[in-house]
Amino acid sequence: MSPSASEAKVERARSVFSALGDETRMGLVARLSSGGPQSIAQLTTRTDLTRQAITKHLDVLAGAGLVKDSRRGRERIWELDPTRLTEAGRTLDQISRRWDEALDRLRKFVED
Amino acid sequence: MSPSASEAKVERARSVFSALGDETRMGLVARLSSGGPQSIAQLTTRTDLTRQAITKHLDVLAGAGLVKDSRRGRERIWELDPTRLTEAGRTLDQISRRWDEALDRLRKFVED
DNA sequence: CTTAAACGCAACTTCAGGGTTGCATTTCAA
DNA sequence: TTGAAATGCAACCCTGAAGTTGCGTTTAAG
Repeated sequence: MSPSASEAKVERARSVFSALGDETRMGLVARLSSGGPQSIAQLTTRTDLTRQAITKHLDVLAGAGLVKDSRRGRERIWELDPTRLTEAGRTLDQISRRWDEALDRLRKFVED
Repeated sequence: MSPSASEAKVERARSVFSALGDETRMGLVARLSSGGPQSIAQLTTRTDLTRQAITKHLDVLAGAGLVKDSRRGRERIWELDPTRLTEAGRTLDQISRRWDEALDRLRKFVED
């Protein structure tokens, strides 16, 4: 893989992490994950936040490619799109693997 | 696993995501991942930021359990600790898996 | 012993993110 | 047809994160 493609993947992962770093958004993802597609009004219940606040958070999640919306009458239905989620998880794996290799190189260097 | 333990794991993951959501910190992790343990002064080079700014970012990463430090003379050496990294990756997997199950339940429900 | 490197601490500034309020628009339902 | 539900849009507020500057402390090096 070319360096730029790898960096693009890291950048996408970073955008995912930035989106998931907020407690409210993490809760929304968890809710959509276990509860299935839901409208904004539904996602606002059992929350001490305003509908507009929830809308903003959903927009952020959409910007990171974590959720997608569709219209159903006057409602706007949001659902999870796990593609970026799994990709970000793999990126984490790659980073820790690269770290293990760096450790190996370090040990070899110290032994010399 | 008890619900509270699961929620604690999600909360730890969220703290990791919050730390990795920043571009500078993501760069620091990448640098430590491929370059091995380094001092603050080293990590500041090739950056348009101040040493104090880098120090703050490293403290945030340490707060999420992603890095650990040790002293070597007048230097402070930082290195990656991939434990939380892999744990957060597994949490992402679990969320997307839970989403797949929710989709299955939804299909069954629609078919009825 | 003296100088400079590497770092710690604290005060200060700036600005974007998270949140609200107010109002307009679309659509369902009786 | 008319009221209420669900949402969109925009202006506004406010706190904390990110960054800097200034100065003091420790330690290596000559």
